[in-house]
Amino acid sequence: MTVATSSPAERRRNKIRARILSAAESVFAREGAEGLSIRRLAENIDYSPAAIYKYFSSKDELVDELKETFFELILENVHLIADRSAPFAERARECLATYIRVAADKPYHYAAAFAGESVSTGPVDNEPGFEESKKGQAFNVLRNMIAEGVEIGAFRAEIDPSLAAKSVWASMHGLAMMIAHIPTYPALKSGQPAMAREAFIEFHADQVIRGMEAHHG
Amino acid sequence: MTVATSSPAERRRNKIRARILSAAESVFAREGAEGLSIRRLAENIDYSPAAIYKYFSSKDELVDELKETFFELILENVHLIADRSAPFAERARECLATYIRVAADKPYHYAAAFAGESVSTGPVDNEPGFEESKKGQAFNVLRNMIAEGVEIGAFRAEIDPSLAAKSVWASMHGLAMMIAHIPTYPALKSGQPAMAREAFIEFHADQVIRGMEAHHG
DNA sequence: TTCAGAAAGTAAACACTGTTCACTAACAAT
DNA sequence: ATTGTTAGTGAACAGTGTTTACTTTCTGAA
Repeated sequence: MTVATSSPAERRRNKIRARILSAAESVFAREGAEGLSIRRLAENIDYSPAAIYKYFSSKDELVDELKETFFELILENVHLIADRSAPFAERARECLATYIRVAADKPYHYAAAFAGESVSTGPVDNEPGFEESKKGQAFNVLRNMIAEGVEIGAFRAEIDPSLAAKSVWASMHGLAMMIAHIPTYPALKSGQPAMAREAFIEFHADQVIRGMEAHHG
Repeated sequence: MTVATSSPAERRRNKIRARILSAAESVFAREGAEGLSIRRLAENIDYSPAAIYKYFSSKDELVDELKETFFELILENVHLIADRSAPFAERARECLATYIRVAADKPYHYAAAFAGESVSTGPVDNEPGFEESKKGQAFNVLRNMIAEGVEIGAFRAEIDPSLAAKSVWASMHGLAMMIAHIPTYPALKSGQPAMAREAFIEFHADQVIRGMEAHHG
C-alpha cells in the first residue's frame, strides 16, 4: 500500500518527519505534553525550533499524531483479544482489561488523547469521520461485542448495544484516567502495587460486564 | 466556628483573598486553568501581578483552592440525596447521578480536580489526610452506601465495599470526564442533547449498580 | 548546463506565561 | 516618634508557542 508514490525528496522528508515524531514520542512518554517543548525537541534533533514548523503546523498537530498512533496501539491489542476463539464472557472481560492495561502503560498518551477539547480530540461519536478514526473503530469493536452478547442471550435483551457501548466505555475510561493520573492507583494498603492493580482491573471489568448480564432463573 | 480570631487587618486580608478567589473562579469556570493567567487576573481586580503572590504562593495553590471548594459542592449535593429516606436502590442511583450532574455543571473544575498530578491532586486513597479531604469524605459516603447494600442483601455478599467503591467511583469518574471534555457527550443522533444526557446518566448509574446486585431466585 | 523556483533551515523577534527581586508606601505596635 | 512588618509595585528572568524575513540548498525544466 502506497508504494511507488515517493520521490527521493519525499522519502527524505518523511524520514525527518519520523525522526521528529520519534524524538517527540520519547519525551512525551516520559513527561507528557507539558514537558515536551518545541525548543527542547529542536535541540534533541539538532534543528532550530522554527524548522519543526516546516513539518508540523503546530505543536498540537504534532501531539495529535502521537495520540493517533497510540490509539492504533490500543486498537491492535484489543483486536488481538477480540478475534480470539474463547468463551464469550472471558473474551469480553479480557478486551476491557486489555484496554486498561495499554492505557496504564502510557498514561500520558491516554490522558492527552482525551484531555484536549475541540478539534484536537478528534472526531467524536457519529460526527463525520468518527467511524474512520481509530477511536471510532475501537468503539465499533466494543459495540459489536455487546451486540453479540445480546444475541447469544448472555446480556439482557433490552440492551441497546450503541448506548451500552458508550456506558461501558465510560466506565473503562474512568479507570484508565484514574490510573493515568494517579501512579499508585488503586493504592491498596502497601502491597505490590502491580499485582493489586491487575486484580483491580479484573474486578472492574467483571463488574462492568455483570451490569449487562441477563439472569435466567 | 472561627469567630473572634480576626483582627481588622486580618479581616481585610481575608476579604481581598476572597476577592481574588472570586475573580479567579469566574474566569476558571468559563475558560479553565489555561485561560486563567495571573496577569489577566491581576488586571481584573486592579492589582499588579506580583501582588497576588502576597496572597497565594503559586497559581497552583490558588487553583487548588478552587478545586477543593468545588469538591465541597459535590459532597454537599451528594449528601443531600444520601441522607434522604428513599428506597435504597433509588437512593443509590440518584447519588451516582448527582455526582455526574454537578461535574457536568462545572466541567473545567471537574477535569482540573483530577488532571493535576503529584501534590496538586491532593491526598489519594489511604494516604494520610485522605479521610479528611473532601474527596475522602465523598469516597466514604460511597463506601458506606455500598456496605449498606450488602447488609440488606441488595448487593452480592462477597462484595468488599472498599474495593467496589473504587470501581464504582472509577465508572462514574469516566462518564464525568467524558462529559467534561466533550461538551456534546453522549452526542446521540441530533436530538436535544440535554435530555439525551440526562437519560444516559440514569442508564449509566443503573448499569453500575446492576453490577453489584445480588440475584436471589 | 544553466537558471528559475521551490523547499529546507535559521536567527531574531513577538506576544505570551509563571515567578522573583528590589524597592517604596502604608500601617501597627512599642 | 520610631521601628518593623505588611501591602503593593515595576522591572526583570526564564520559559513557552509561533511568525517573519532571510539565506542556503536542492530540484526540475529550458
